[in-house]
Amino acid sequence: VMANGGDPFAIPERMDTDTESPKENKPENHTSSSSPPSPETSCTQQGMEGIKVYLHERELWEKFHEVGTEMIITKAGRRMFPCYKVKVTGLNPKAKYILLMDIVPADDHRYKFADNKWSVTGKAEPAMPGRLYVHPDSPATGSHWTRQLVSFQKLKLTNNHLDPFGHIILNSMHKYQPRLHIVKADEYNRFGSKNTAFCTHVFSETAFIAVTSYQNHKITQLKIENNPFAKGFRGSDDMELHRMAKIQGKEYPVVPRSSVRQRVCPSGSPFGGEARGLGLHPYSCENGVSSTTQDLLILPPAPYTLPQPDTHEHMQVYHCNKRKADDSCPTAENHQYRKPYIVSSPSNDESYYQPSAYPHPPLPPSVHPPPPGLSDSPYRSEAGQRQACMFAGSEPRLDNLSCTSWSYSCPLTPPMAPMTPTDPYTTFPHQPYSSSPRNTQLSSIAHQGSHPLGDSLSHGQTQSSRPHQTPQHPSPPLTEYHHYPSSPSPPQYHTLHTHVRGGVSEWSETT
DNA sequence: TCTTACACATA
DNA sequence: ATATGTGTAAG
Repeated sequence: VMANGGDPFAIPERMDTDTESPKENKPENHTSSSSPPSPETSCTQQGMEGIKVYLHERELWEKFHEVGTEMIITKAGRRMFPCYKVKVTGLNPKAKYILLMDIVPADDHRYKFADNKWSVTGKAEPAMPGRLYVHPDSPATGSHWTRQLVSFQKLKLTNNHLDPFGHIILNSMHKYQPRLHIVKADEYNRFGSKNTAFCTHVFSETAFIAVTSYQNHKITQLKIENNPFAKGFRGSDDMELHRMAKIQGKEYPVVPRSSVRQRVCPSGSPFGGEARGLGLHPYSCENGVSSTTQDLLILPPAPYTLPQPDTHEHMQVYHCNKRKADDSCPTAENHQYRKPYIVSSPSNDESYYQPSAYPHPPLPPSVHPPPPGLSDSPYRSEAGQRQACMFAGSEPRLDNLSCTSWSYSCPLTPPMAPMTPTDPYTTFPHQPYSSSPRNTQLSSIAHQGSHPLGDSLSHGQTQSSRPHQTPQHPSPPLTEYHHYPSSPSPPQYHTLHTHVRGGVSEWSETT
């Protein structure tokens, strides 16, 4: 079965497309604009409407997408390549925003790579609470974000469900869809309150299958040819010979690595459109306004389609401390060639690994009132290296919990649960860095997001602007999510409702 | 499948 | 120079 149509990768249709119409010009540099990309979007409410987001190096992403993008996940955390970078326009120069990403399941299948192609092999593992990666510059003014490319190069992916670093946790052989959320910060530089405005942008060409080691040699070659850090494996000529020489003992591949070995891939990109998830298409962006951030998050998180219940994932927020503006992702452009983290105890790392430590499920760490914070970020720099992170979460044991139970039971509850100051969840693990309040909140958001999906969805929806895509199913938006519409339309935006759901409000109130 | 040490690369 | 990101080969 190739994936085709249905699933996974199959995708023939390309959706990508979208059009966009940006009124403005796009910045081209960054993004390649050739296509239609952009999310145009519209976010309606609260000043989010004129926001546009362009995927940087979209052409490179498309090259990978055509073959079936794979991203390595390791215990220590691995960066994504291509690097996720965007050009943002339309923000209020003086307003503060928090930019963050999450990576949600694109569908609920498990894949295998055999016979030189990807195919569905079963049902996906229950989704874990998703973690959020808050851009290290957050919160920052619209002017800051629009001034230059916003790079998420430091974001790392891991397969360690007990990851203590705040990296985004994914399951191997599962397909995912990265999403960007632009959230308007409140006066305290936080978000999460009931009417926080935000918008979500999804570029379907950034969907990928998480792997522990590359499956498709074509992908390996693309990585080697385009990632500066893999330059050592580029084959051309000399290097190869030299290497060989050194190696001597072994014969190694006579064939230069560069030589292509693979054969194959059918023409279409493996990933198909369907995955596209939400209605958003490719670039779609959706925006919503949202109600609380929660909602936002929520939306996003929700992975697949599915039944909502599951969706419950919570999200955890990961905030990188460092702030620098670095952005450099190594993109190789041209080459062608070839706390909530909960950590319960911040102090010892080990604790991280023990979920047990965490009492309850995760919850709503954030919920609380957040401190102020983001803005201050003293810690940021320091923390430095580690990226600290947080998330909300319950992560720890989710696994154990059956999804079901968890989802149902938790859904709303968590958020609501009050946290004590000392509550582990609320606190950040490592202080130095993570501490910022915002994290907290975010996390909360995340949490909520997850479950609520259903609900929230229903209410709100985020979905794409394009009508047709909307999900039909009663199910919430999430659902949609994975069903990505294949239609090509451009971006979509959705608007969320702002509703504050009971739940939401509740948690928000915790404050 | 996943993990690890390693040579090579960037920054 | 140190620190860190890459895919490989071997476990």
